[in-house]
Amino acid sequence: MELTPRYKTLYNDALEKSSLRHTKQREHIFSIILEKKDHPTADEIFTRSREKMPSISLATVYNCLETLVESSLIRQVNFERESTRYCPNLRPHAHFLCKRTGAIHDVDLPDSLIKQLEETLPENFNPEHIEINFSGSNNSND
Amino acid sequence: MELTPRYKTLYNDALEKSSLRHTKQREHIFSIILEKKDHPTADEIFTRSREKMPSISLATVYNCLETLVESSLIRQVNFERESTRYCPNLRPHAHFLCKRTGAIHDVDLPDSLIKQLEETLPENFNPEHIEINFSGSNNSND
DNA sequence: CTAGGTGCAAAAGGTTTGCGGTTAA
DNA sequence: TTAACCGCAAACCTTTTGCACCTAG
Repeated sequence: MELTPRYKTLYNDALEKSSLRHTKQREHIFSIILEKKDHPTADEIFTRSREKMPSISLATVYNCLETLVESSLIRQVNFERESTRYCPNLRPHAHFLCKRTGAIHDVDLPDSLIKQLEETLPENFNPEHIEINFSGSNNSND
Repeated sequence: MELTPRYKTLYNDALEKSSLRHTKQREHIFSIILEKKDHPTADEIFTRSREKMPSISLATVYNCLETLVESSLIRQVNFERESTRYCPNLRPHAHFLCKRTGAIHDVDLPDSLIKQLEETLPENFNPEHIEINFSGSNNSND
């Protein structure tokens, strides 16, 4: 429930860089996303956060998530029109949604492949962001 | 506003394959999506469809779009939590959202690249669908 | 004839906003 | 001290649903 020193530094630096305030709620929500990297929705984060902080509101959860995304501490993950999910993995990666279990898995992507994808674009297109989402099924037991 | 013979055949075959009824509304909505391949939202399609068919309802537009997607005549395109857009291009391709103009561009993808992406997945993952979305800006005049 | 489709209005589901009170810096 | 943030409730926007009527096959 406490941020490790490494993440505490990351968190402090990110907020200070954007001159945002350091609040209990923001830190708590960040710790919940780091605790179990299962790509929870805002509502799941709300439920988990109330265990240790019963007075937090859903609006605050949404506000904190927005702040954490803008500070680049976490990323949003969207599949179709399902609820937005949140991911603390900042490396370039794709997501795989298993339709059988509902679980979302991170899939690391080599830089070379991302470069190849960018090279498919016309010359005058400047990509700032890429999102790559697979869906299907997997046979493993998780 | 009329389907070309090629698309008429495509439309007829797709509906018959799923034993779905052939209705004025479905054909009209399909023709609107083919007419201007600018990835319109349901609401934009609703507005355009009322020009020639003033009595159509938004619920029917949503129902027809669902049918056309299930019949594989069109595809849905989702960027973040924006309204779903609809695309009649059935070849494997990615989308590029220009943040300056709001336009969405189709980007053809070589099969080899898609195969390489699938190869980044663990062995037991069976992808059924891939969505690749770029966002950024482009300097062209469209 | 009748299962499937349409049109309307109401509801649902996720997210955002306005506002009065609280708090970090 | 005070701008930023929180908590609450209401609003918002897109999409779905229930139901009575209609129509393709």
